[in-house]
Amino acid sequence: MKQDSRDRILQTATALFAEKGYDSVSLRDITAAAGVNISMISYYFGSKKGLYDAALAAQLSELSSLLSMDADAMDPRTLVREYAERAIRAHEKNPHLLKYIFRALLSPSAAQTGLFEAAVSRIYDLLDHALTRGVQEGLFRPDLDVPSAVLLLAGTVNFHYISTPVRDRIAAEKRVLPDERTYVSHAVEVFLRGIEKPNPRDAETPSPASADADF
Amino acid sequence: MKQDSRDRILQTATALFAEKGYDSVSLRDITAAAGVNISMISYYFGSKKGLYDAALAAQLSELSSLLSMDADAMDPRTLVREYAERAIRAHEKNPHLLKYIFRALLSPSAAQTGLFEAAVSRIYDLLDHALTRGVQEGLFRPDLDVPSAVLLLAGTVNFHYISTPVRDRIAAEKRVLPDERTYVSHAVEVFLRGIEKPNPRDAETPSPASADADF
DNA sequence: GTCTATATTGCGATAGAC
DNA sequence: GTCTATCGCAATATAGAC
Repeated sequence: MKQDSRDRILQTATALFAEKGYDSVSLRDITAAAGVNISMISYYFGSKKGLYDAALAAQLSELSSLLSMDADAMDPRTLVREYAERAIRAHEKNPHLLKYIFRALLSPSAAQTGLFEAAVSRIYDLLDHALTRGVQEGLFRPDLDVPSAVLLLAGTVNFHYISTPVRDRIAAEKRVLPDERTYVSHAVEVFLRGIEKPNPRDAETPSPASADADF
Repeated sequence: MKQDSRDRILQTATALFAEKGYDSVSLRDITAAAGVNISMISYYFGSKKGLYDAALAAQLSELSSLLSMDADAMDPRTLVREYAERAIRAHEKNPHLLKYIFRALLSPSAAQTGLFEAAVSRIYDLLDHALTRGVQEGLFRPDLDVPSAVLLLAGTVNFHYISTPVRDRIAAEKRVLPDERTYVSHAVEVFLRGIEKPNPRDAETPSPASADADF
């Protein structure tokens, strides 16, 4: 088996930390599930914290794929759709990623937030820049509040994934729930339609929705 | 001080559990911060789990105010705005509520999810019913996917709060961020505008956003 | 590389004095 | 109601045999 123990530990630990959180997982839990001896963690990763850092770093590297877009070369609406598509793929490729993100959001004092914040900050800049340019180009409402809209878009795309465990449990009594791609494509189009510049011909008959909008 | 110790314990524990999670808080942490003796937890709450259950139950009771709406008596758009307004008030009144909700979402195996799921389920029904009726009454797009839209609305309203800790930390380098009410009112109007029935006069000039929408 | 055995610490819980 | 003292246990970590 050579050093395939290291991979078994890292893979098992990544799943368990995502599922239960750092303090709710013991080294005995991990090594029992991975089928290796507990002293192998010290041997390969130094400590529990060292193991967690290795798992987190691997997760954060998955975020990079979201960032490698040339924002200035694309139509802002295309960039929004592309961001959503890449978020879907990132979550599909690694189902644990979002749990690490939300655990970092919930307990900001926890380990290794520096790397995490840098990645989040870059995504924020990317979307902020795209929406600002969309307003300047007359694609989006001139009174759009860009920081609010960036936040709305990020929440829109990611909330679905975080809510799946509970939704799956209450789904039995409800009608059938949408799958990931149905939801995200739907959500992005609602978002784009909601922020687009109103048709001039509608000027004399304002829509009910904008009656008390103040932005 | 009589039994004011009980209140001090409960209040301190509620904040610490929200901030760090159940397993990351020790009874010694709580009693040290509350300034009471550790044996008082056993005396008043029986066990750590008993203390957590007491804190969680108090949080969940805050959710009830979200539910006491007569959905059938209101315009669906009004209900959506009212839901958002009540969510804001619930979060303002108790800044720990959403952390308990998201911790339950992240670790569904954790304690006391039955009560939690019942509350979530009722909110889902409320919104699902309102949006369905809005479609039937011709207010919203006839091809609206209601389950997706319910999820989108819930994510829209709540994501803002969960992201505040990280946003506050990276806000220094960015432009100023929107406050709660600015964001939520903005987000709800984008949502309503995004799902409303298109003006018939736009039929021959479809909006760019709906070009590849398939719902 | 892997395992056993053990050192050390901090945990939840409670008996019993006051 | 409150405190001291302590029990039993599970946690992380590692020394050392193989």
